[in-house]
Parts: sequence; C-alpha cells; structure tokens
Amino acid sequence: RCHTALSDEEAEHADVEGALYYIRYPFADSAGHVTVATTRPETMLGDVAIAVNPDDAERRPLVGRHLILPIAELEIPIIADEHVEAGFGTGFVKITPAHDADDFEVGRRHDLATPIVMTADARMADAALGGKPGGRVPAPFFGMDRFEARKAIVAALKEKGLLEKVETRLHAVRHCYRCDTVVEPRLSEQWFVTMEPLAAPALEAYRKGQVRFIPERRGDEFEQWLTGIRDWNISRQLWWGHRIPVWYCEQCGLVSALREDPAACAACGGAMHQDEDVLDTWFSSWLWPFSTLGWPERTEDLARYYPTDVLVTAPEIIFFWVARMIMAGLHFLGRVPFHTVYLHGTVRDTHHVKMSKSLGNGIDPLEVVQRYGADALRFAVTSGLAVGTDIILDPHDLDASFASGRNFANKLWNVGRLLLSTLGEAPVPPLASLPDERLTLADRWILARLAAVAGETTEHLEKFRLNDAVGTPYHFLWDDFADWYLEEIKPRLRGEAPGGDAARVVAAHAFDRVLRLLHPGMPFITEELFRKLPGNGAASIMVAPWPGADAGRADPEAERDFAFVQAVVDAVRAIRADYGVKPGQKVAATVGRAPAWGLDAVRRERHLVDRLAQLSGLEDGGARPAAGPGAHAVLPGGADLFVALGGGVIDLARECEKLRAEATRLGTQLDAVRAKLANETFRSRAPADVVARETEKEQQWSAKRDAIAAKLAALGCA
RNA sequence: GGGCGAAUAGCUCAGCUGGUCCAGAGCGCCUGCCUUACACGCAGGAAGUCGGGGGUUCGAAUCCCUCUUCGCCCACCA
Repeated sequence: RCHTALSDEEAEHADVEGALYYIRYPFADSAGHVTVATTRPETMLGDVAIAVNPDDAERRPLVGRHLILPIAELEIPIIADEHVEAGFGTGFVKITPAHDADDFEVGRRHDLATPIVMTADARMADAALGGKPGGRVPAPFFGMDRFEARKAIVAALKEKGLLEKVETRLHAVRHCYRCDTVVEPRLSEQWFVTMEPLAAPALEAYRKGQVRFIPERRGDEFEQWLTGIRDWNISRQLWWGHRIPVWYCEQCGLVSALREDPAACAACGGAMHQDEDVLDTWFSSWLWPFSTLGWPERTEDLARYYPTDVLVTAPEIIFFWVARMIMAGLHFLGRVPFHTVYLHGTVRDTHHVKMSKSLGNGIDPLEVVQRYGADALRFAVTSGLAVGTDIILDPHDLDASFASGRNFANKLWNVGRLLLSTLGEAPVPPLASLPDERLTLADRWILARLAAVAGETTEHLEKFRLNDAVGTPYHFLWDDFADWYLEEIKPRLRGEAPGGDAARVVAAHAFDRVLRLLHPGMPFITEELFRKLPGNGAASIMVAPWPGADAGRADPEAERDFAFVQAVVDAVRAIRADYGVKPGQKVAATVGRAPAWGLDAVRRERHLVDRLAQLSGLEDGGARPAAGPGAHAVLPGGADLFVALGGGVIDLARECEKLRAEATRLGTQLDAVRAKLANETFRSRAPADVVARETEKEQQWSAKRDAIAAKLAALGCA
C-alpha cells in the first residue's frame, strides 16, 4: 500500500492461515506432468524454470526437459539447484526470480531471465510490454489485483484440470510494519548500503563492553542481528524525504553520488538528473546523535555532548535505530554514541496486545492527564517499570492504573500544604546548624530513615530499577514522614510540645530532600513545592544537587527505639479496633516487662503515643505481666501491653484464646528455628551472619513466647 | 523451525547475591471514623498449595530438569 521498497527490518512476519496449491505443469514433449506446490499461484506467470535438488536420484534425470507453464503457455526448463531441499514437498520448486528473493539467487546462478509480472501497485501486467495486456499476462488477467488474480488463476487451472489439490497451512507472511499490508516481493533497482564493514566495528565495541544493554538479553539480540547482517536497502519510492544524492548523466550515463548539486556531468559535461527516490527515514535518523550537535562541523556542542551516556528507547527500535546509531557513531566519529541503552517496556492492554492508535485499544494520555494529572500518569507508568517488563494497563478501567498516582500526588501536595503553613516565610536554618542534642528521638529517626532511603533510591536509579526508584521515596514520604513524623511534630510546631525549632529544621530538611528524590517520578508537583519552600525562591529542583546517603544521618539506635514506640501505638490501636472502642474515648495502657531503652523511648515520645493511641494514661507495669480485666498483647520483643477496658466489654475467654493462638503460631516458628540451629550441618555450612540472625530470631521469639506464657498464667487461662 | 522471557493475593505487579520472606505493594474488598494537611484521607482487617511434577541444598518463590499456558526476538523452506 505504501508503494515503496522496504528494508528487511521493515518487514514483519506474521503467521497466516493460507492455502497451498498443488499445480500440474505438463511436459512439453510428452504426456505427463510434474506437480509444484505454491502459496502464491499468481506469481506462476513469472516462472522461468522448475528446479529439483541435484542429489535427487529420482527427479534428477528430468533435468533438461521442458514443461509448459500453464496459462502463460510458455516452455520452461527443469533445472537442478541446491536451493531445493530433497524430500520436501513435491520435490519440484517453481522459480520466479522477479518475485522471490531466493528464486532471484537461483535465477542468477542459472543465468535465467527475470520477467516482472506485476506493477508497483500489485496489479498483474507483464512489465516488458509497458502497460499492455499480453506476453506473460494474458488479457483475462491483465490489470487484476494480485489477490483477485490468485482466485482467477486457480479457477482457470481447475478448469483445465491442472489443479491437483489445495491444502490449508499456516505460513509466515511478511507484512509492512507501517501499513500492515502483505509485502509483495518484486524485482526492482534500489540503492543499498553494504553493512558488513559497518557492523564489524559495532560488534567489536559491544563485545568489548563499550555499549551495554538493559535488560542484558537485548544485547544478545543486537549481537545476533549484527552477526547475520544483510545489506540495507535505503531507496524508498515515497514523495517525501531526503532525495537520494545520486545523479545520472543523460549523455554518457555516468552515475555519481555528490554532496552538492552538479551543474553538469563531470565526465562529458552533459545534463544530469537526480535519482527520483528518497532515502529511508532511518538513514537520516542514524546520524541523530551527532547531526543534532552541528556535525559535520566540529562544534563546541559536539565536543562537549558527544558521546552521551544513556539512550532510553523502545526495544522494537533496536535494529532500525539503536544499532545503526552505534554503527554511524563509530564510522563518522570513531566512538560509540552512548555507553548504555535502556530499553523500556511496551504499554499493552489486558490481553497483552500492544496499545496503538490503529487498533483503538490505546489510552489517550491527555485524558489521563486531565483526569488524574501529568504527575499521576508518569508516576503510574514508572511504578510499573521493573527491568525488562511490559506495562499492562486496562483502557476500560483507568482508575485501576492511575488512581494510585493521583492519590499520591494529592498526598504529597497536602504534606506540602501542612508544612508550608507552619514553616512561615523566613528561611529555615540548615540542618548542620542544629546541635545533635537538640534532636528528639523522632528527629533522629526520620533522619536515619532519610539517609537509608536516599542511598537506596540512588542505587535503584543507577541500576535502572525505576519502579523501586520511585517506590522507595513514595513509601518514605507516606509511611514514615506523613504517618509518623508529621504526627509527631504537629504539637511541637504549634508550641504545645518542646522542640518546635528543631522540628521545623528537620522537617524542612527532610521534605526538601524527599522532594528531590521524588522529582524524577513526580516532576511538576515536586518543582512547585520546592519553589514554595522558604528560602528557595526562584531555584529549580531540576538543578538542585541529588541527595546521597549523607542527606540524613544513620542512627540504628534511634531506629530501634522509635520502632518500639510504633509497636506500642500499633498494639493499642489494634486492641481499640478489636473491641470497638469509640474513636474519642481515651483508655489507659500499661507497658510491662519492657527493656529500659524501650520505656525511655515511650516516655520521650509520650505526646505522640498519647495522641495516636488516644491514651489517658501510660504506666510502667514493672516486671510482672498485667492481669487485670482488660485487653492484653505482647510486643515483638516480649514486652507486655495491657489496656484497661472496663464496663464488661472484655471477654476473658476470648483474650485467652487470642493469646493461645499466638503462642501456638509462635511455637511452630520456634520449633523450626530451633531445629535449624540444632542442625550441625547448618551451623557449619551456613555463613556466620546467617547463623547469628537465626540465633537472634530464636531469642526474640522465645522471649515473646515466655511473655505470652506468663501472661496466660497471670490471667488464669486454663 | 531456532533462540529467549514470564507464570506470586480478585486485578496489575515487586521480591536484586538462595537465609529478617512466619510471602510484599498498588487497586479492589470488609469494619469503624468528615480526628482543622489530605475521605484522592485515617485506623483496623480478610485474602496466596509463590502454574503442575521431579531434583540440588543444612535451607528454594529464588538454582537445575520436565510438563502446561502465555509472550517476545530471529528465520528464504516452495
């Protein structure tokens, strides 16, 4: 349909259910016939021979005899050629040099004619007759479309009794990658680029590690393609594009490829005309890495920006573009244009079909932007980009794909609103100006988390784990910063608890840094919020330094202590929900059998615990488990939690059962870990740190089980 | 036909060098809350024989083999 020549890369194979026609070609000088199978009977008009395998003892003797080509009514010879595979099909193959690439090679070996029997728009016509019926294409078929002609020819053969049988079979048919029309092989004159000399250096560069592909297996495809590279047809019979810079002399026939339009033939001074064809669009694209920088001039830009680092593109474009850019870069500039090629996934629908405008299974990004926001779109897509995977989106349920991005954008914005409303206009002092002793446990904890998150995010980005690179700061912002830290500092910021200044500094710092970490995934909102932060003024987050692990401060002790605080709050909340305690109703809790550091942590974060757990009081229960009427729980390290619930809401039997169930579950795990530790082969073969970890697990769990046992006893559970 | 990849909660997917994975997330689902940043939210919860079978290992969602299903790349079998 495009009416142009294509390169091999532009022809896509698709399995199609087709018919295999068995056609009889009668002998010219005697009775009898040979049978030939073809999927494209209309091309028989262009047949110039029938071939058999040279080693085919049975058919070999027929070589040299002549057959009548039906319909065209011409005599054609039987020849021998190794192209024919012995024992396959009927053993006879029709040779149509002008309409099949293999047959062309056969024809060349045997010096056969190459009659063309179709026009450029796939209508039947003998090219030798210049648009008149006759010759190889008899009048009844002249001008027919190739597929109509197929039917007509089959019908004619049937009538003459020359159609032996028809079988259906699946076979690979080449389609145009642009218009999906079946590609018709047809002999024509085209310009080619000899690829082997270009491919060799590219192959060498790849094998030396100068270019790497992510995911790695794409590199194998690249290597495979370069290894078996075929010459590149660059002529296109299209009306747009760069015209091929080849001129033909009208007098002496000189053919010259020239950089400037010639006034006259260099050899004889005759008039010249330029080739009518245009270049394959990829023929200009492969120069992109340097032609955009001013090449062939030796510009400053070229010196500075070539080569670049990473090319991000789609996998289906590796051969069209990526490989050719590498070849062109090496050829014209002697260096690969980029050291890393990141191939991202393809967006598909729920049936895993690639989304496309022509199929109508796509999602309109503008609609998504309208309904969910540009950041939500980018975030949702990036979140799905694990290395080497495709992205499946449901065009009929946009919420399923994009709600989370929108929700997060909204969350981030609201965190910003809260902070900005309390930070005020004046620049916040830098974190470095804050002496360590002014930091509370929560401050130290969030800075420790920030350090870890900044380090992890950086590592994810460097390894192209984009989903993790956006997911890590996402969880930090939401689960740590918003859910815990902001709740912790609210009273401090309002002056209801001490340490407001430190809270302001730490919060501003942590928020600023997490905005930077989130910026690749949520560019617009982070930029907007960054500019609003006091003191940032017109600065853009795009050029703000990327935070490394030193954005925060590692602090294992703070992490341990704050985790204890969180465990207490979580346990009380679970109990409240379990017993349906009214949201506003305060309860009193007791923490017993707790390590000194844990009690200290809870004491220091009392304002947080009280507020989040809605406590009226929090007491140290000492060394003995609580036994009064109320709800009971045991924290991970074995600490005892008791929430006094009066008014008959407590069912003692239920409490016992709950605790017993937990003891049973814990018992199974303990047995497993103890068996492991008792196993001599494990102790001797497993790495020391693994053994240490298992030992610690055993201690933690047995402490917790002892605590539960003690509690069961104290409660008098049978 | 050759090569490669994937199968994990209802859905879409993480799980990087086998051991904090008693298997996680988002969306959906159930319960309770409009708690002055956010109901696009908060709190609590249910939900999985990690496709089937076999093997290696002290230990497997993770490594190997095999089967089944899906997908990708390459390919001149008339």
